[in-house]
Amino acid sequence: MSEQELVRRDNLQKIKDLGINPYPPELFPVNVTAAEIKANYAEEVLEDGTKNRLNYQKVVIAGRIMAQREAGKAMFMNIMDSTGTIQLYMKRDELGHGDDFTFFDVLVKKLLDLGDFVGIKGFVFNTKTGETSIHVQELTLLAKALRPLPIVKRDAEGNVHDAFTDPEMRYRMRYVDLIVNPEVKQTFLKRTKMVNSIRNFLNERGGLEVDTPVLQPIPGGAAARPFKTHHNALDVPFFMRVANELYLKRLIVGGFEWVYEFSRNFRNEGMDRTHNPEFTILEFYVAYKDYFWMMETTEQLLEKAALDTCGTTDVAFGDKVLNFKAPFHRMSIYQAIEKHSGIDVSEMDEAALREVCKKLHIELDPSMGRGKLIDEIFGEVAEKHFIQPTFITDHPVEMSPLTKKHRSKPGLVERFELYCNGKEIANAYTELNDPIEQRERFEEQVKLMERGDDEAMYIDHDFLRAMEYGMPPMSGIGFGIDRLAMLFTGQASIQEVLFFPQMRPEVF
RNA sequence: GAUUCGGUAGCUCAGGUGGUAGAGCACUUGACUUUUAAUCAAGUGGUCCUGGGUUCGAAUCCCAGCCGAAUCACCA
Repeated sequence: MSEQELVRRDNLQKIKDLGINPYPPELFPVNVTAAEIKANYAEEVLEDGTKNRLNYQKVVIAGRIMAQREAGKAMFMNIMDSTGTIQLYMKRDELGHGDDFTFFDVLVKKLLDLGDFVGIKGFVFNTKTGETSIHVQELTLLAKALRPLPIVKRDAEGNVHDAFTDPEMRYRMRYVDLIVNPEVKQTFLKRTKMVNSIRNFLNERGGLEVDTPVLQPIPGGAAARPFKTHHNALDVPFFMRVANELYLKRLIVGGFEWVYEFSRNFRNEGMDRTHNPEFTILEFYVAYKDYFWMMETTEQLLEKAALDTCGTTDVAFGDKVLNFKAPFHRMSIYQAIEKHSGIDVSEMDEAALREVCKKLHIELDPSMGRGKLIDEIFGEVAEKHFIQPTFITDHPVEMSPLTKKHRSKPGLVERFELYCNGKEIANAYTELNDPIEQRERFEEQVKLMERGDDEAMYIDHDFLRAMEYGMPPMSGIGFGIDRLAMLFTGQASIQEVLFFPQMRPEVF
């Protein structure tokens, strides 16, 4: 244990020896927050010129001690509650009992440490230097801290000194990160604002929020490697879901016309600054709609989310400005490839596509079919160029086994992906609802699997049965919520928008 | 998974061509009854990530490992 931890444990014992409970059970009747005081406090000046502090004569507030400044028989502290920090001012005479100054001299000055929680009763005033502060009349220790916090200081110019910046420590000890780095808290508040905005949008338009299984016997709905687990009582394997698509569609079969779910998905793949093993996709499915309708709805949803979250449709990201004002650009995947490479792949067969890939130095493996090859070419030459929100539409049928064939363009499906800042943030279809064709598409996936594609989809027989009972036409979409949160909060790393990003377990 | 960079006090970091471990803040003791990166004075605090090797001697050089970050690959 470090010297500072030993000191704190010693202080804890001394507090107990004074007959003070360092972890009292009673509720503390807080009646105001730091932000409210700062926003609303004013010293009222009467007509005769004297000051009369009417506001905040009896404040009760609680928070964590973030700074202490002793000044002889007086003392200043900064405490922080969920809304921010506020300064405390206390005098020895006023916290003592007659001539016994033990409380101030021993408890307040010696035994309280940075990080302790205290409850305060007092009145608000402005110091000589103009800082709105609380003149403390009563102080209650609410919880003792036994570890020293990292000390982050900000000077008058707003420069940060000794910031707590080590990403490993920040992610492993997010609680400390949130305490000492206020901007981190803002990022997460913004994320929740965004999610609330989207949820409100969907609810207002008749969407029904539902929950579907995370543990699935067949991991369907996306091309991805699943986590595998085991149920003891049933003695069967289960997979953590990679997507919830097939379950939401079952609910549309069941008669709901608009269902949505913020789905925590799990994919057993690489991790980097845009991938976490568990992440959130919002999926929703709407009966009787097609992907054109879905494009318009997506534009409206994102425009509102940007306004609610950032206060503007021009969202700053690094040195770029992303414009979420509807409508967004639209371009087919073939046009996108041709625009950025000059190559027209629309009529090419698999062999010709392989030649193109070779020229572009794209790694190939034998399991790749025509659709996958086009996807690779798009990823190589075009994807990174779509900074402003852009719908990329009409993908080849081979890479979209759950999507309806295009109404007029042979070999293509009615699908779009939304790209923004060079990254995919949404993926939507006019959904396939022909059970016979769906069975054939699944069988093509099985062939891909036999060819070595370990991400190809399994046949979900119950899903096919559901479709055979009659599935209305519909359109569906999935939004990468973490990536959207990154865009709206200006973060380049997914770890900055997840409270607890996955890391190798710490060894104690 | 590959490559590169990093790991030194509670925090942020310096140092290092092999020879007693450094700073600021924090912490301890003292002064100061409106301070605010408070100030002033004096102190405490280290498995220099771990394990091997080379050497009279390793925090420093070499090898292996652990953990993280960045880039790349796969993926959303």
